[in-house]
Amino acid sequence: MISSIAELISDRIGTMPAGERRAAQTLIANYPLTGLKTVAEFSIAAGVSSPTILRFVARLGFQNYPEFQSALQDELAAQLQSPASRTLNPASPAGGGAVSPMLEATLDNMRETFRHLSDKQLADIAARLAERRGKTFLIGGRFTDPLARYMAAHLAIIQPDVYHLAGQESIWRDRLIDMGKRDVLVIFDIRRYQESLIRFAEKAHERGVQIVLFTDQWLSPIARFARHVIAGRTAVPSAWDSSAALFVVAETLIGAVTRQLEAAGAKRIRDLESLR
Amino acid sequence: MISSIAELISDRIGTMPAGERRAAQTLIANYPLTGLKTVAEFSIAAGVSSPTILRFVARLGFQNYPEFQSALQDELAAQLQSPASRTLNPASPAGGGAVSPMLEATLDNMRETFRHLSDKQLADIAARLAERRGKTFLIGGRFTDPLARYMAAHLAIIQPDVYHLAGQESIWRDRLIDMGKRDVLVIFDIRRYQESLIRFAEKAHERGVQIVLFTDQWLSPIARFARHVIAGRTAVPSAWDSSAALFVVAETLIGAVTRQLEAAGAKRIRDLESLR
DNA sequence: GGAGCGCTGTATCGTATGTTACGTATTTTG
DNA sequence: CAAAATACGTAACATACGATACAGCGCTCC
Repeated sequence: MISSIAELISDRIGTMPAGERRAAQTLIANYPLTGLKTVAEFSIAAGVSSPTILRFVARLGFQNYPEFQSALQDELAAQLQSPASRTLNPASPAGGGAVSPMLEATLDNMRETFRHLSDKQLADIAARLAERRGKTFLIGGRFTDPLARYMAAHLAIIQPDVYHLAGQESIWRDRLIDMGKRDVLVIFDIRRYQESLIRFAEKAHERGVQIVLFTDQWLSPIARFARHVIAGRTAVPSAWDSSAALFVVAETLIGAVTRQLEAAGAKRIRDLESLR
Repeated sequence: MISSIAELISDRIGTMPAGERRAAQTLIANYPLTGLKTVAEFSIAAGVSSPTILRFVARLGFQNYPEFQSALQDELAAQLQSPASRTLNPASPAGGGAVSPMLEATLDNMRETFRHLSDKQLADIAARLAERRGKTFLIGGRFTDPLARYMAAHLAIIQPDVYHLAGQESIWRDRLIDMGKRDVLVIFDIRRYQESLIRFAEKAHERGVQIVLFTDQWLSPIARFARHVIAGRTAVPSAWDSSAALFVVAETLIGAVTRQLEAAGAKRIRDLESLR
């Protein structure tokens, strides 16, 4: 059974020609507001012509555009009057779709991850990353290296001397000679923990490098060498572990570091502002 | 300070004549829907004439009726996009650090992103990625390329011919000659949209490549060329946009593709199982 | 490679919509 | 109580909005 227009669209979007599909996508993207505007505005937003919009609503079963708008308004009225019913994706059939459980598990993971993570802990790590005594290196494992890249991409903008260690093991192993007590090494490592990373962490630790470890709740062996450990929940109903919680922690940290540097009035940040 | 139109009305309703006051009351009664209808409908609902409605909106300071409606729509857009403001969470320590708001916003972003995303849509994309007629290419922008890498790292394990396009523009631009109708190109692009990516997407589209686009709610121009568009929420209380919602969608897709291939009994998957 | 079909945009048309002018009703004030 | 001012609705108007016809184009299927 189809109750909302959004469902109706996603049900038939497959059978639509390209132009009408663009219309459908733009409408879904910020539903239902685009549909409440005029045909001309809708068509511009979707990058198609007016008749295409009209054919689109016709395909949905509406006699004319006003009727379509009325339906959207009625839906919106029902939604606004009972904000409690703003459940996520009522389209999902309780049994079939495996999306909701996945999302629910991910959200739970994040809440749980942050429940075990104090503000002070994050602030400390942020402070460590923000104080520019030495260099910052980032590295990750097979699946988590993208997280290291993501964090590096941001940090490298707001401060100098941020390096992502990429490529072959032999390459970043040689970078060890650049590292010392004043430096910070951010490592992402979840199961299955990688031998090469562990060895690398140990060597870095011996050189006095401060290690910040992102790992899962079972803690990578690297935790032995780490100054700070962030343990994220990774279990989801999937064949793969989820790094989403660690990703959010990383984003939070990026934000915290940025804020601390702003507060410190770093020149680089002010320069950055002017570029925005 | 007056922020919403509803406030504006209740502020001036005292100085209004009887007819306009009735208009104000009917609008407030089921705000803001009555204001989105036509003048005639509004007037009937309020039991007054059309000119009275127009005088009413004029008294609120609007030049004409469409301007008034635009203002209402903007307000509604802001309201729909940040359901966070609605759920005041007494559990979170109000005084504490800047962590909770960031997390709350991220969780909201995810819920909102998936609310606009049907199971069917995800299943369609997963099916497209799972059917092994052609090759799969992944690429991202400055900050989102790590997401492309993350997805590529997983997909490359469960199926052959998965390539992440990295490095200089000239390098992946030349890969276009390998792409054709049977291939899929997954692009991550959020504001500020990168010219190079747009050009690349256009070229790929011209070659008949099926494009799956991960973007933000304002839709990258690439949406024009995309077969499938995933619009994630990115707004968080930080100097940076958040890609966390897109990350979770990516993980969900990875899971869905894996499941489909398992269901299809792909040999590669069985081989993979034995390696675990 | 050619014929047919379907999709899309341009241009045009009729109409519903917002707007305005004006006359009547109602209230206010001296 | 009278006169003026204000408020309100009816009716006519112009704009812009949605609808439609038609032609060009690309795509698919013989």
